[in-house]
Order: sequence, then C-alpha cells, then structure tokens
Amino acid sequence: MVHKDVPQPEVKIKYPVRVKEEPILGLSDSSSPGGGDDDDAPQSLKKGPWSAEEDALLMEYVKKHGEGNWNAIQKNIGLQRCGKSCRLRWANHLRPNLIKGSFTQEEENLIIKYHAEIGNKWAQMATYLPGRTDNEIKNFWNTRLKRRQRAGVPLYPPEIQAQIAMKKRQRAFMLMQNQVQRPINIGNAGNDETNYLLRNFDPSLPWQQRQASTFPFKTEHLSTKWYPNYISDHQKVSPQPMSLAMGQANNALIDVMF
DNA sequence: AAAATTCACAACCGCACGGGT
DNA sequence: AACCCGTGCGGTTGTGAATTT
Repeated sequence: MVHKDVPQPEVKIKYPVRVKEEPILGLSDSSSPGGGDDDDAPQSLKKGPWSAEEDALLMEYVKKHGEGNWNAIQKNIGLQRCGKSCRLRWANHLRPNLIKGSFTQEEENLIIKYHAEIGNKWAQMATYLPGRTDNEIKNFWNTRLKRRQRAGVPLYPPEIQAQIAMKKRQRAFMLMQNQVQRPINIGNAGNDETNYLLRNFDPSLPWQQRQASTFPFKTEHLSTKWYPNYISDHQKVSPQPMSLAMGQANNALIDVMF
C-alpha cells in the first residue's frame, strides 16, 4: 500500500516477537539457558527472536567451520538453538551479500513474472534474485495476494495475463502435438469433444464469447499440417487406443484451460 | 485520540527427500 | 529394506508498526 511509496530505511529494525523456550525431550526447563556446568542437566532450546550475542556466535561458527552441519552447532558452541533455527537465521539474516530493505519495482516485477511461470517455488525464485531470500519473496507474495484478493483485482497485470494465456495455448498445442504419433479418428475430427474445446477456447474472452478464430490453429488443419502421418498410422491400429489418446488430450486441454 | 485494520516480516512447523548405516 | 539424520522447502503463525476509520 502506502508502504512502497514511503522511503524505506536501509535496514529495517524489527522488534522481538515470540519469546519462548522449549524443553528438550519433554523435560521441564529448570535450568537457565546456557548456564550450568553439569552436562547431564536438562537443557532447553531457545525459540523466538535472535539476540545479537547469538548472531555473533553463529557468525563465528560459520566463519570457522563453514555452512552445514547445523545440528553440531549446539553441541560445539553451546548455542541453545536447534539446527533448523541456525540454518534459517544464517540463510535469511546473517549470510553475506544479503540485500536488506524493500524490493525495488524491478524486483517486484520479476517476482510477479516468475510466479506466473513457476508458481510458489520460492527457493527457485530466490536464485533468480541474488541477495534476496525465499522467505522475503514468499512474504511479499502472500501480502500482495491478500491485498489483491481483497480488492477483487486480478493477481497478475494484463501483460502477464496475456503471457500466461499464450503459454497455456502453447502448452495445449504441444500436448496436442504429442498425440501426433497416436492416431485419432479423422472422420470425427470436426465433431469430437477435443476439437469442440479447441474451437471455443480463448482464455482472454468471457466463456460465451470464445471463438475458434483466436486459437493458434484450426482443427480442420490438424490432419494435414500437424498430423502428417495420421492416415497411415490410423490404418495400422485399432479404435480403442485412438479414443484413449483423445481422452488424454481432452483431459490435458481441460487441465490447461480452466 | 482511540480503535480497528492492514502490512511487513521473523520464525516455527510439518513434510519430503537424499544419503548413510 | 528399514531406519535415522541432516537438510531444504512451503505453509502458517504471531507480533509490532503503520495506516485507516
């Protein structure tokens, strides 16, 4: 909302959330964290926000031993955090070359574009945005999603929607092409369900207005243009595989259309 | 000014996967 | 084959800050 219009500080200072400690192995926590000389004394793993001291400990450990083996950290330096928590802290906050602060407009556009292409693959997206974490991207997207759903506006801007529609058409086309080696009943090519869908499919139009003319190819051309070997193949096989092949094509088309 | 709502974000959780034993 | 362990991923939650009503 207005957040993006307001100049953001270079590094946002956040304040503690969720401070809680959980006993290990179900033991109640009777010892102070990090304290005590007795190795057999019940210890607790800390949860919640990280302190500067904990960050420093983790930084030092990774500097010495490198990334990985996160579960060894607690044993080696007595940091009362589970391996998962250490890994997350390092990946999201401590590792070098992280970019702090709000996403730029360019980054936001990239996220939207990538999301249109690959969906909720946050980690994969993060590899395309150096210095950004999957968590940041996920948070950004979820906030954006809520906002747009509430406002009743489309998730993607028109140009992206157009690209999605085009890719879906291409995918449908490829799926149909994959059926090239499989025979279909050319005698019913203009009447079967698949061709009906093809003729009436244009995702950019309201359902009632979908017309064949906007689809990248016409079904009557399939046999000559896209299915050049159709007739000879058709003559070799029984009707049953034909209907199966068309059924699969139908399902695939329905899947990408709706 | 106060209350309600929304935003931003850190962190946790459960699950899946791969490698080792 | 079955189990364990470490790791990574995506979903979700909880909290303070910011904004709106």
